Formats: sequence, structure tokens, C-alpha cells
Amino acid sequence: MNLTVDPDDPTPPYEQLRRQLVRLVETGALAPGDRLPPLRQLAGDLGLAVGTVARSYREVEAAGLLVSRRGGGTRVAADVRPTPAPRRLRALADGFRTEARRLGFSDAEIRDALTAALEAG
Amino acid sequence: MNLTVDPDDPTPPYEQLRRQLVRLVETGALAPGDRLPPLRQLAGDLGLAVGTVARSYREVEAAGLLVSRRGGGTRVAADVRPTPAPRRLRALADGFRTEARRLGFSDAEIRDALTAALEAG
DNA sequence: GCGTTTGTGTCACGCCCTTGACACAACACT
DNA sequence: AGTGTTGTGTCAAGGGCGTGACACAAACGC
Repeated sequence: MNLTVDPDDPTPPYEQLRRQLVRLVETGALAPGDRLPPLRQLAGDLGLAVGTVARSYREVEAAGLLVSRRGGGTRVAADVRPTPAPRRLRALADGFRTEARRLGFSDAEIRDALTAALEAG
Repeated sequence: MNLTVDPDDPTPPYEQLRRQLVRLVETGALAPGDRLPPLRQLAGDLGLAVGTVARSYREVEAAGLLVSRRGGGTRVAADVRPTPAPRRLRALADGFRTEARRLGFSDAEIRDALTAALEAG
């Protein structure tokens, strides 16, 4: 599931987890209905207290992305529609363009850089 | 100077500031020798305590990017070489490629998305 | 030289976060 | 029905962080 917490990051663990969960749902890596790890299991894996993981789940649930039920675990809400892949790609491209232009590069240079990146790996 | 702190972000203010400072120096937005705002002024502008801003300055100085002197203010270290623009562009392109491929897109689709982004604005 | 500016250091106070443990309630499974 | 699982809630304790105020030291500007 690829959830991690960086102890050296001053950002509170519950917030690191929350952002990753939101991202997993919005990107569709977790589909509606998918079950998340139980609180205790995830807490054990990440070296966190149960209450800390519970807070992350609770906040993402409050955002409407998850649904928790006692005994039933926590699952991705059925009505969440992951952002369509084309939209996400476009958002990535927009971000790349904006940052690259901020550095003062021309469109041609930006294209060349992408070509180099694609050919490299 | 475009330094901001988001009160709603659980990330500690000193850390938000620190990251922005590092970024400004590494991108060359702040050149070696450039003077940063005095502690008290920046603290006042951002609505922070002097000690909080001081901590950010201190940590970036510990990283070798700044030099502080009493009465002389805080300046960008003379020996810091901003990461060359071409390298930064290439890093941006690599990041874009990696994320886009993770979404399952082909090289052609990635190129098309960039083209669309460039034409859009 | 003198006053001002500026960074540094300290202190107590309060808030937020994490932890660990525990009890409880609702669901799943047999 | 009974057992185990799972999420929820509480509590006290400790640590990290921000704040505000203050004193101090070093450099600047006149």
C-alpha cells in the first residue's frame, strides 16, 4: 500500500498520513469500496499509536473520501469518483509548464527538456 | 520577497519558512550576498514571533546557505552556487515524466499533454 | 564616539500532538 | 449465540513548538 511516515519531517505524522490517503483515493490507486488496513495493523507497521492513525482516517472520512464502520473496517467511499487520468495528466503538465517558465525557459527549451527526460528513462 | 506562512497547514511555521528560504537560494532568486529581511521585520510581516523566524534563519545557516552577523543582518552565503537553471529544468522534466508514467500514459500522450499545456497559456 | 540596528540567547507559559493503555460498541465470522 | 475483529472514545503523561518579553553582543550609520 506504500504508506510511509518520515520521522525527520516536522510535519505531524497524522498530517503526512492524511495527505497520502487523500492522494491514493484521488488518483484512483484506491478504488471505491477498497478496504484500508485496520487501525492497529497500520499503526504497527508505521510505528505510530492507534489514536494517531485513527485521526488521519477520521479527517479523510470527514472530507467524504472514506467510510468507517465499527467492526467493518474503513473503506473508500462508494461515491468518490477518482479524478480522471487525463485531467491529472493535464494538471501535471500545467505544473511543469508553470515552473519551467518561472525559470525563464522558452517553450522550445521546455519541450527539449521533456524529450531528454523521456529518452533517459 | 514573497514569503508566506499558511496558518492552516499543520507543518510548523519555522519549517514552512525554512523550505521557502532554501528554495529561494537554490533557485537563485536570492543571489549570494543578498540581504534577507531583519528578524523583527519578517516576524512582523508574517505575524510570527522573532524566535520563530530566528530558528528558520539558524537552520538554513546551519545548512551553509546563509550567513548571519549581529548588527549586519543575514545574507546569502558568498560561496553558494545556485543550481544551474538547465539542471533544474531537467529535474522538473524528470519529475513530470515519472509522475505521468506512473499514471500509465505513453510517451506520446505525455508529449501531447505538454503541448496542450503550453498552448493554453 | 554614540545611538541604532540586528542577531543571539534565555525564560516561563500555553497549546498541539503523540503515546500507551484501557473500555466500549458495532460488525463479521463460525 | 458466541468469539474475534475493528473503529471510537477517554485519560494522563511527555515532548515539541510558538509566543512574548527581556537582556546582551556585535556591527552599522551618523
